[in-house]
Order: sequence, then C-alpha cells, then structure tokens
Amino acid sequence: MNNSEVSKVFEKIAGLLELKGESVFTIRAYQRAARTIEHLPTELAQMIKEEKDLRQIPGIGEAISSKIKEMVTTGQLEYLENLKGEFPDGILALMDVPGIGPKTALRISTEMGISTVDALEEAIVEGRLATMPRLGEKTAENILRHIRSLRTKDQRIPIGRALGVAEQVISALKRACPGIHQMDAAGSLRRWQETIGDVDIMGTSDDPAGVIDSFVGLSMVEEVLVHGPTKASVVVHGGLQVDLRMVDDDSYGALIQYFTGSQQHNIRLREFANRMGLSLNEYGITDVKTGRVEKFTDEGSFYTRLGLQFIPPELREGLWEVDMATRQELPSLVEVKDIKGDLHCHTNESDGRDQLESMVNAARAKGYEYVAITDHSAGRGIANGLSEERLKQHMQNIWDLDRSLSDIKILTGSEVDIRSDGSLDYTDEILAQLDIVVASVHSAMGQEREKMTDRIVMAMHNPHVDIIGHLTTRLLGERDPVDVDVEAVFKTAVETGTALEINASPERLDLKDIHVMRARELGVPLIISTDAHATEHLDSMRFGVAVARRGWCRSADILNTRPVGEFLSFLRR
DNA sequence: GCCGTTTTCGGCCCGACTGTTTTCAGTCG
Repeated sequence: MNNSEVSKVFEKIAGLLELKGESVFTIRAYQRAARTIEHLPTELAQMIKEEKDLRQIPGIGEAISSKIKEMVTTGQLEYLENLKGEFPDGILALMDVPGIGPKTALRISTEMGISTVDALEEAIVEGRLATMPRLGEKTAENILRHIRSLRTKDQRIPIGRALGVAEQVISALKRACPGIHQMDAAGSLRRWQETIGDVDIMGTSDDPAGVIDSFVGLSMVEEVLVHGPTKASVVVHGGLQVDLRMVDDDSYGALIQYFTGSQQHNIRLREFANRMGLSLNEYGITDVKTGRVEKFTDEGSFYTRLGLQFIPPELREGLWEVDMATRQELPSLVEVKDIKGDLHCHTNESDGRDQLESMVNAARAKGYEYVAITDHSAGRGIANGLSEERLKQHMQNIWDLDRSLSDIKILTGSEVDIRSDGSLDYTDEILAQLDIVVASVHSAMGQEREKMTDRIVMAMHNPHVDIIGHLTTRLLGERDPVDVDVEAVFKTAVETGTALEINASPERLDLKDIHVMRARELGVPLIISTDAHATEHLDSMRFGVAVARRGWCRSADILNTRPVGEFLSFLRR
C-alpha cells in the first residue's frame, strides 16, 4: 500500500467514526494523520523497511503507527473492515456530497434505505427527502445542487489555469479601481499547490463596495453566486469559482494569513499560540487573559508577534514548519531570480514553435547566463524528432550563433528518448558530442513498475546522460504518472550523479513537490527547466521554482542556480 | 488518538453560514 492509499483509509476511518459518534478528538486525530501522510515525502513502506520510527511523524502515535504497519505489510486493515461492517454499504459515498455530514447520511441511509448518490438524487427529485423531519425543501434543493455540480465540473483544476484567472481578475480590478491598496490571491494558489479548488482573492481599498461591484461586473464572470458589500463569489468562464473579500487595512495581515492556510497549518499555529496564552482568528491575535486584540496590516508582523520566523506560503502544510520556525531554522528557499539558465528548450527544428534565435533571445532577455537547446531525438517522429544528420546540422547552427553572442552561453543538447528497453535513441558517439543530454520517457508508458524502473535506471547509467526529464510523464488532470520506483531512481541519481529535472511546465510539474522533498533529503542533484516549446514558455520557470520551494529547496540544492563556469564543470565532471 | 518550555493526564483551532428554529445542531473551511 502506498501513502495515498493509507491516507484514504484513515479518511474512511474518520468518516466511519463520525457516524459512530466517536469523540471528535479521535476523529480529528485520524483526519490529521490522513492529511499528514498525504504530504509525506517518503513512502511509509520505505520507512518501515528502514526500521524508522513512524511516531516521529507529527500526529502519528502508537495506535496509528501499528495500523500503518498492518496495512503496509498485509495490504489490509482489520480495524477498518470491522468498522465498515457496522454501517450500511455506500454510506461514505453519501458523506462525500457537500452538505451531507454524518448525521444526515445516517438518517438518509437508515430511515429511507438509500445507499447511493443516484438513489438519493431520485428521492430528492420525487420530493421524498424534503418530507423528512428537520430536512426541508431548502436542504433538499441544496443537496441536489451539490450532487449535480459534483457530476458536471472537475473538482480541482491545474494551477496554471487558476493562476491565469487570478492574475486577470486582479489586474482588471486594479485598472478599474484606483482606490485599491493591496490585493493578492490567497489559499492553495498562494501556496502553489499543483491543483486548485477555487480562487480566493483578498484586498483593501478606499471603496470596498465599489471594488466588489466591479468584480461581479467583469466580462469573464458567468454567474454571480453571492454579492454583498465586502464579499462576493462568482463563477467565471470554464466553471472556476472565484471569491473576493475586501477588508480594512489593519485586518489584512491576519486575514490573508488565515485564508492562505492550509487548514492544517492554521491548526498547528493556533495550538502553538494557545500555549503562549494567545488566541488566533482571521481578525487578529487576542490575549486570552486581558481580551485585548492586536491587529496586523501585514502577514510578516503577524508571524513576528508569535515569535516565529516568517513561514513562506509554500511550506504551510502543517508538517514541521511551525516547529522549525520557532527555532528560526527554516531554510532560505530558492527564488526565480536565483536561476541562471534554462536547460530544456525546443525550437521549430523539432516540435517547438519558435526559431533558435528567438528562443535564445528570449533567454537573454531573462538575463540567463546559459541556455540549452534540447530538441527531440529521431524516435519522436510525431514530434519531428531530429535524425543524426539533422542534429549535426542543428549543432553547427547553435555553435555559429553561440560564437556571435558574448552575453550568453548556448549549450548544444538533446531531449533523447529512453526507448522501452532502456536504450537511448542516439548512439553514444553522437551523445558524446553534445554539451547536455536530457533523457526522457515518451513511449510505452504502461510498462509495469519493475520494467519501467529498470529502463530509467539503465538510461541513468549511460555516462552521457546528464538529466532525466519529467520522470513520471504525468499531465495534470489528463494523464496519470507512470508506475516507477521513485526511491530506486533517486538512489541511482545519487550514485551516478545524474540530475533529475523539475519540469516547470504547469501541465506537468514533474517531479512533484513531495518527490522533490525526498530527492533533496537524499542529496539528488536537481535542476529546474521549463521544457519550453515557445518563447513565452520560458516564463513558466516560476512554477518549477514554486515546486522546488514546496520541496524545501534552497538555491544551493538546484544546479542551475550556479554561474555558468560552475555549471559547465558539473557537466564535464 | 496524540501530545507536553505549566501537564505522562487533561486538554485538544476558531468562526461563519444555513435552515428550521424559539436557542441551536449540522456542516464547512
């Protein structure tokens, strides 16, 4: 069982314990464990293999630790099976509908004999649900709406799209309303989580009501859900929900802290504050004894008041960040401005849109010291991959351009296919002539775990391979990751000195955050590249940097923060 | 069920909204 499966089991247990009327603190303990495990960088199975004490993980004690061991070693959990037996089938599915909690689910199930969402929908349409005591028309209607929206819209959307929407909204409002003082996206977007449920925007202004009015009137707005004087919710084209909340300047710090979350981070922070005799909410910090409330115009002073180092939003997942901030031990995270070069770019010689010169000029405009041109190898026929002949000519063109420019070093490279048997798409002679070789999987993605792992490990043992591109080949919301033993790949990377790419394309984000965290722990060389297929894609670097930050990377953990000379000596090592 | 700069026992984040209600339970984030 992998971590996400274990996490889901604990979610289920929490749900069933709610139905059972178990202590809310027990329920909360399981929920917390589930969320923590979801964000854990290391596979629990790996930790057990290495005989690590699972109780080192925050929120995991004796009972949960032994349940994890049972699951990982036997593939099931007796406790869950027994618990399930106490309730009708399907009841957890009912609880997945927003608006239906344990109490309602139990009543629907026992009093009406309904155990599926479909049957529930039918009952509502026929008016049967509304006849139950304490469940009126409005409740029934509300549940129906949620059932239907669960079916019609994607739950979470990739961050690339959500960020685009948020930036459009913010810039449109700033243009329309000169009285805006501050305005930022909060929530999972500000934490740069890879998928986003809805967009939360906070702001302050001379004329909050005017800003709200402009917001609901934006051309991209399809439906207005709520429209009050300080808060509004809308649905924009594509079905994404956007909330805007306007507050007073002196509340802004506490508010954006609160709405940035995560919920788990806020809980940790509030527990910590409680031990200091302070109580936190979205309006400020209250001294419990005196009842005096302190307000904060910015988030930095909020954390400072608690005696904490500022915690970057990307770290706010409720793991160790609060503890480390108390000791001022949070790392200084890598930033976009630290990046000195992009190492994965395509031109129109293979499947890119723009010419070599354009791509290089775009990289120069970024102030990069180096850029690698890595068009596809021949095996990618569909991507207009380069034969050895064409590659040689392409290299010549790159050398010529490189000689004519003094402010940037252009590296000759290739994104070479790792074939299904682990061999590479170019001969070693050709690879040896390139400055940089990115090796990636583009085919036979359905291979079973062992074969896929061997295939990639074999490529890493080729001395010409510098970087493994987009390790899992996933496309967010479109294509699942391949099944690969990530731990084995990381160990090989350390042995062979092969770097792993954090592919910054917002469709990929591959490695993902928790993989980056684990890779960094193990000392895997990491680089961040955009995989640009057009000049504007070079802007995606910020997504890759965000993933690296979510993996707790400092600039020293990322190879392409090194100046050109140092980077070239890494390549020639 | 977890956890500790008061505690190995006795606490556990905090507030808002909604609906069917005469004071609140249920749900959500």
